Amino acid sequence: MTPSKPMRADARRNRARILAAAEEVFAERGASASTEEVAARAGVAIGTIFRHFPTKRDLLAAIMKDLRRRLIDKAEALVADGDPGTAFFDYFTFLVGSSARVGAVVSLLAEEGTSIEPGEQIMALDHTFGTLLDAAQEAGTVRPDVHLDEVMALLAAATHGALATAWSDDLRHRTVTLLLDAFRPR
Amino acid sequence: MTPSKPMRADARRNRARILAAAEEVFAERGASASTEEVAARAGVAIGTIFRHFPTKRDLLAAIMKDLRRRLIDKAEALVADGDPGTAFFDYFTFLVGSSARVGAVVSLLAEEGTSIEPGEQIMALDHTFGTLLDAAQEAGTVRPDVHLDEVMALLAAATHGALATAWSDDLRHRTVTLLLDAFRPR
Amino acid sequence: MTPSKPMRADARRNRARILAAAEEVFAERGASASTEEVAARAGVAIGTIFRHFPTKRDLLAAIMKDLRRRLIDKAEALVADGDPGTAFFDYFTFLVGSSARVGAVVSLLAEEGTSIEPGEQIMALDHTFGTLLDAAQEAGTVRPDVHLDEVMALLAAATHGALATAWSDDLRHRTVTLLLDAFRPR
Amino acid sequence: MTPSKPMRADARRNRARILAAAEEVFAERGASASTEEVAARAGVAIGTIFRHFPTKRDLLAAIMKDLRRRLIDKAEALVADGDPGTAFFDYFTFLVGSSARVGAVVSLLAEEGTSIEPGEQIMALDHTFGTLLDAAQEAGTVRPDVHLDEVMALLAAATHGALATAWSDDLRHRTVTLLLDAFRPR
DNA sequence: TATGAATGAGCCTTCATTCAT
DNA sequence: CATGAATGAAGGCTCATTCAT
Repeated sequence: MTPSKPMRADARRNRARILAAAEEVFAERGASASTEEVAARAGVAIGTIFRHFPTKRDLLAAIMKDLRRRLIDKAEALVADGDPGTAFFDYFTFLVGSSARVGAVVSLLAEEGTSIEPGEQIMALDHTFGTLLDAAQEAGTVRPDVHLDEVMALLAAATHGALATAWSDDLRHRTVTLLLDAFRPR
Repeated sequence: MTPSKPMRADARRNRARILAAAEEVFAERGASASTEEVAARAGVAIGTIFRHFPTKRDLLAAIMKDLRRRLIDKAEALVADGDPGTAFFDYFTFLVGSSARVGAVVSLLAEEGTSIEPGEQIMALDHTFGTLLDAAQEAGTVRPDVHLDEVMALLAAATHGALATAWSDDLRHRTVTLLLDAFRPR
Repeated sequence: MTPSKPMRADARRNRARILAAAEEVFAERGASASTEEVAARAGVAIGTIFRHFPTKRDLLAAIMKDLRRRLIDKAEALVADGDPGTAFFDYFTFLVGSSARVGAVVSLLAEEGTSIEPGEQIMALDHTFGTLLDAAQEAGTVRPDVHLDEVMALLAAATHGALATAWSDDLRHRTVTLLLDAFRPR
Repeated sequence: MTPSKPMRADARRNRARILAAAEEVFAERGASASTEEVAARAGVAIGTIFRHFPTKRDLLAAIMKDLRRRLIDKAEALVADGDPGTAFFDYFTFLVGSSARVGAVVSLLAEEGTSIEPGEQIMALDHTFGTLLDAAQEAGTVRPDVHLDEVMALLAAATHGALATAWSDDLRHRTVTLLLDAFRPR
């Protein structure tokens, strides 16, 4: 199951450029942006995109995978060197702040009957988040009766909300702060 | 300011059928569903849709207006005969429960550079919600430091979230209950 | 073969209004103007137009017939009380000046494979014009070797040209004056 | 200012086929002929036409440009090796003879509020024609009081007329001969 | 492999014409 | 007869996807 060929250097470079361009374009223009525009931004021909990603959906999925990777990396960093009592809150806040990127991609996939569950990329953070939640509950900064699925649900909500209604930095800060109070012990 | 001509009975009937069909179709398939599909579901020819709504956008906007009307009616009912201390919470819960409808429409309009602000139909509830919030704060069931814009932001968030990630009834109930705790005095 | 019914007064009135509106609309907007617009201008419903003229082509044809009638009337007036030596020139000049109306209608019919020969309405003036030409040649103001078909051809040409290229009054005057020199004895 | 990429052989071939097909189709059916029909005649898919000419208008404009080029080439040939005294008359005659092509295209563009002036492609011949006119007036074969704008106006007229009313070869010959007399010194 | 031209299904919209009111 | 809503066949154009170069 190892890849048959190690992929030529220029091919790998193209793949990366396409992914970067696609993330930008879709974040700016929404999922309905044309593949041609992605090609232009990436500086490759359209055929090259379809060689790497046989379908537009595949391209979208790849973006999400990429994004997820980065978000999880960030979480791991927080787990590694943060205070267990606040890492949970910090990560939640960080994610909502990243929503411009996250959300755009999410909503793309939400369009049309997509098999990739909208929000999946966030859901895949479950495990990561579970760790942070456990630690925070242990530290007593989060109510013990809060379940992970509720946390994820509120995360998805805040993420979508922030994107769709374009919260200002100030509003986002106040709203998330308020929302996080729901998790705090009373 | 009353319309000069009262609209023929069959026309009014068709308009309603189209609106209903469109709400369904767009909720199921997203805003990119074709007008043709709406026509099929409504049992009319495509031309009939364009006679009533000259543009796809117009159709979408009409759905939103309709929806808003219904949501506001509900709020007014709550205001009229509900307990001021709980009406706020009830309405919030009710709205999130309606999100399948609400959210679908919202996200449609969010696509493409639409002049109808995404979430606008919810935002238009501001006034209605402001009344409920004031009453609840007066009654002491909502923290006095909560602002209306934060409430609306969280409403939009929960609405979008519930839609995009297809919360189960149970999850929605638990999540909203938790979220509403953020509003309660500590 | 007399019409079975004498047509109600209001029906006749409507027919006239439609004809007038159609002439205006088509002159302004070209033949591709919609029947609906004609209806609006005439202040009737679209069904009424199709009752009087079962086809758009029929409406167009009716306009032409109307126009032809008026143009011929004018010629007859010139024949009756004009100088035989100049009536020919006057009429030619008059017709080109009317081209905004004439031409618009002509070009409508020219579009699509129309069975009504483009220019037909002008061609129908043949007889009328023949009379004027004969008189002028008799009077010695027009070369004897000029044939009627050439006159009609140049008339159609000037008419179309004036319309299609929107000659200014000044240019039209100079051009027609020059053109008419072709007819004069050398 | 040379195009950065020389255009692939097959693309150039298709472009030419489309142009040829379009000229035919529009000449036969008028400007309202469908792009699909052009595609069929050219033996390409509809998308190919829109790749080369993003808009129907663009296609029309391209035809005109093409045509103009050919007409001007012809003029230059006449200027180069013709008698200055007759080149003017020859060219005028030639153009009217080409009117089936010329005129069809002209009238297409005349439809709808087009920014490409109807007759523009002929008007663009101004300069070319100006040279011929000057030479002829110098040679004494054309009246000195004739202005270029009048010449162009009559050219447009004859062109349109010949097209719209389908002059026979004989009629065209006699009519143009007669018309050209208007330019001759008396 | 990359390129970019070609394909063609599908979308929104218009409009002549029909028909229930 | 008049009205105006409904119909549905086109038409222009877009864009994911394929394939010759």
